[in-house]
Amino acid sequence: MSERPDESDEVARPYHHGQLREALISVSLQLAEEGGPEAISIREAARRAGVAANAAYRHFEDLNHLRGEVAARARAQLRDAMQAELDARPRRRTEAARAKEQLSAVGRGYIRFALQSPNLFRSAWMDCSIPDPEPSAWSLLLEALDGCAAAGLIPSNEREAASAAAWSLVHGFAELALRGLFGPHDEASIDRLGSKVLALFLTNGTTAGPAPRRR
Amino acid sequence: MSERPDESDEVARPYHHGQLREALISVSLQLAEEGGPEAISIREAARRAGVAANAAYRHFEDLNHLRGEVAARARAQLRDAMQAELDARPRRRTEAARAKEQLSAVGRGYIRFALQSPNLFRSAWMDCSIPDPEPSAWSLLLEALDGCAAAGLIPSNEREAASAAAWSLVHGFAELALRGLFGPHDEASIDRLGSKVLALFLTNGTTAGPAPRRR
DNA sequence: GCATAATGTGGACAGCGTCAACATGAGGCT
DNA sequence: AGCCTCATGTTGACGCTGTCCACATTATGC
Repeated sequence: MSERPDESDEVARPYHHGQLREALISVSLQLAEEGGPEAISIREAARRAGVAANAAYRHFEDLNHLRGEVAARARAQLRDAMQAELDARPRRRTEAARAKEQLSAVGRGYIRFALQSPNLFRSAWMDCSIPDPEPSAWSLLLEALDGCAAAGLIPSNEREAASAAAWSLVHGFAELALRGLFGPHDEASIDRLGSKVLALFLTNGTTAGPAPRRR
Repeated sequence: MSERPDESDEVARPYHHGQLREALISVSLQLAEEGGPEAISIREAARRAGVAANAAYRHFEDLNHLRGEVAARARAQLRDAMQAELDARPRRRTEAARAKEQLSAVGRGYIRFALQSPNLFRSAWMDCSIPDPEPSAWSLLLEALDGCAAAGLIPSNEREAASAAAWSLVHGFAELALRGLFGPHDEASIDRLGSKVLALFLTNGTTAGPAPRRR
């Protein structure tokens, strides 16, 4: 009873938030992390940003546009995960081995991000066409494929198909794995399966020669 | 004003619908076809079935269970599309060629269904674990892979990875193509790209020998 | 310093999923 | 037959959502 609203311990928030757009996006990103893409809600985001629901409409045309922005952020995180895997990859001696390692790292990053942050990964593919912050996630993939092409691992006339295939493979694997469609697997064995799938693509899909004899 | 409710041209619907569960599912399937998975709604389904919204709760625990049922139907249609492609495939002479053709037909069916019925395809993967009516969509894929393994196209110790890869590839391709992530392509050129991707997997991913020389 | 645009607030509306209470009628038991 | 019971359908309500409108407040350009 001693405190009047204006001098309570709450910092007196100014009428104008100042960073509302950013705040809404980052709070919505949290919502997505916690509950998946459907958990993003204008009202809840505004609530968490400490602002009336309708304030959001000064910054986003509607819910879908907010979602689109969140999706772009999620894709940026995906790219970062891929880049991290790239940075951590072992260095190879031959150009061909380097190219393979690069492609493999990109794929690993993609799959691991999906498995470690399923909600973010699913959020990354919501519609609403907002351009990715460069470098985009799959510019990394395209670079890796360029490397393979340069190393002669992919016939250049197959480049489009090969990149579509590579991307499809990792994306499909990620989707199916996180829906549990590969059966009851613990995290580690899914990761192993992912590596096997990648290896299969890398040894067979990118070499024209006979498969290396195993063991 | 001449017609009292009971004798209007409407057939006097009995109080009990009799087939409500079925009706709700098939109406919801229509909703999914028209507007995608999110368009499924208990209230709208009940409305179209000519029944009060809450009647649905006598047949489905909640919205997700209805969605799950719809997803199962959608997957059944996916399977039918794959089977149709299987039935229409050209017959080959050698076992190996037959196995390849089988796998290819399965993949074609998968991808074509996704492209021709995007809303249904997306609806097929809603959560809620309701078992597929047999034969399930990917039992067809597994059969095809068994064929390849039997023909010696896949080392048997790679079978799990190979099936995961095959499924991932077609699924990922379908998803990405559907979202337009392969760039601005008309339907025909996407179909061509899909065939190329499949061919790439079939020639490189399932044969240990050198790639066949082209033309 | 003031007009004006940008930004935030409050109230309202319709639609949604879901719950509880009640109505109807089909089927089994005597 | 008649009754009882239970499955099924209805009505009304609640709280949530996205979104529109009118209004309040503050920052900005002249």
